[in-house]
Amino acid sequence: MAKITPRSEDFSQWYLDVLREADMFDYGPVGGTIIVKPYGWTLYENMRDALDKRFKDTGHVNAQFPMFIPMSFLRREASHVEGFSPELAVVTIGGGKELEEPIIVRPTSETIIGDAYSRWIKSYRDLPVLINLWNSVVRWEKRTKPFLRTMEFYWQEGHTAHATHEDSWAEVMRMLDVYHDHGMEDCAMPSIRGRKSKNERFAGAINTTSLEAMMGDKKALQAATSHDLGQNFAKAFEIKYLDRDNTEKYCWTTSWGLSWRFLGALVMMHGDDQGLRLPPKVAPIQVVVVPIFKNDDEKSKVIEVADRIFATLKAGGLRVKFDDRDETPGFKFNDWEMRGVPVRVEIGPKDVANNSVALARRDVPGKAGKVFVPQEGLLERIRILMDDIHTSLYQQAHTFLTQNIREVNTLEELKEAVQVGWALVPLLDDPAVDAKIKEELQATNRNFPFDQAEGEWTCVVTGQKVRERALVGKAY
RNA sequence: CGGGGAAUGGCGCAGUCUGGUAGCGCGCACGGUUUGGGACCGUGAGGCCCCGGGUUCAAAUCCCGGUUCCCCGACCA
Repeated sequence: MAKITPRSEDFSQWYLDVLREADMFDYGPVGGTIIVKPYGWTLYENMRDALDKRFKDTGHVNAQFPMFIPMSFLRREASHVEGFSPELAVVTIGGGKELEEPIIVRPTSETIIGDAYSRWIKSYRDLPVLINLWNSVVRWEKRTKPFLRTMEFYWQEGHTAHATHEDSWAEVMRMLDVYHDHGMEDCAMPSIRGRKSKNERFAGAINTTSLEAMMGDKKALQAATSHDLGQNFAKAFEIKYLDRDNTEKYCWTTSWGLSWRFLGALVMMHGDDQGLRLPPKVAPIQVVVVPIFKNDDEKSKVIEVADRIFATLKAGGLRVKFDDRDETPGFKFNDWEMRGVPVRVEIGPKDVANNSVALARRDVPGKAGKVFVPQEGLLERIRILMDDIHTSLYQQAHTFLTQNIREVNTLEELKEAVQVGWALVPLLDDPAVDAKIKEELQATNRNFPFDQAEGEWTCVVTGQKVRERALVGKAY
């Protein structure tokens, strides 16, 4: 293990250092590819499971569509599709040799879903259709960054069809709230819900909503999106149903997604100069037990007690790790702090004598987060402590977010504000305005927050009267 | 695709200008001393110096050609 670049010194380098030194990822053999290692994957699984549980609560059903399709299938099944040409297919090799049969990357999910829904939906009784996919997607990216922008990424995407626009819009907002809750309750991540400007909308959507999160360098990250597709996709794919009044109507559809970029956001939001700080609910390891001893005599006594405590915590359902590596205690402390483990239990000769343990919390920097407590009732104490760590991480991030948003009313103020954080500024929802902001400030219109004071303001670019303000900041 | 850099043990680099047979830090292996906040000493393993060609007694170094990667600008979860 090497020392990591301090976050305060070089945020970008810190991010890469942490991911690598915390054993979360490594670069693959081919440019742009990344390998997610067990520690990183387990973190992703924990985040994924926490979110998936919420989809169960909302009544969504998981399904699966293949990402790759053999060429012969495509020729046979899709030759009737207008505009299809085998020459457009992506030919690839695999396993170090040429495949017996070329494979193509399937088109974007909306087209697959659209086709399926058009065949599945016949009646108002079939609605709503609520489907979620956990899959990977491949995109053409010129520059990649682990988890934030990769050629293949893992995500979930939801696709729903409804009878009325009222229903579909409610779904868009419901799922944005699910993401927001997932951020707050599972990942201790505050974010701002809002409506994207016309310019930033998903292609084909009549409205796009997003969660915008603030990273440790005060740059914005679009953490999740939820789209109101109106009837655009329904009309393109003939998704129609017969209503109660015996007339045929187009459905109203939505789509929404959250990728493993959320993991990158988690890292960049909570981490500090020492490395990761993981929220207890999703941390791969919640508690690490570190025995401390000088000689064999001390070792046998310490290990016995440490083992018993480890067993108790494990039996209590905690994700706990016993660190019996042949390293110095100082090395281990720093190692686990770098890997973001929320709680550390240290047991040494003094503790054996005093019937105590040293309990250290990761959300408080350095030795200040360490206290000596009795061994009795440790499990319950740690449970309470983990809740407290979750709240503390959320509060720290929330304070950071709110303190770095300035309310401004002129273009000059806006220019200054985006140098030091985000700005809440009166802006007309017009692509030309977005373009001007981007060109002059190297910052972008993140969204129009839903939760904002009502009033009437003057757009700082056009001078027109507007009824809402936009969040503007530099973004990833 | 436009602009700027870099390819040298596993990682980070020096050496290149001024050719002389490859070095440092970290990591790794072994031994000892250590161990309540990233230990220290000793010994050792590990290198077609990106590829191909040329100049030369001699090329990591000079010349020609090629390849790859990284950073900054347009899209995106």
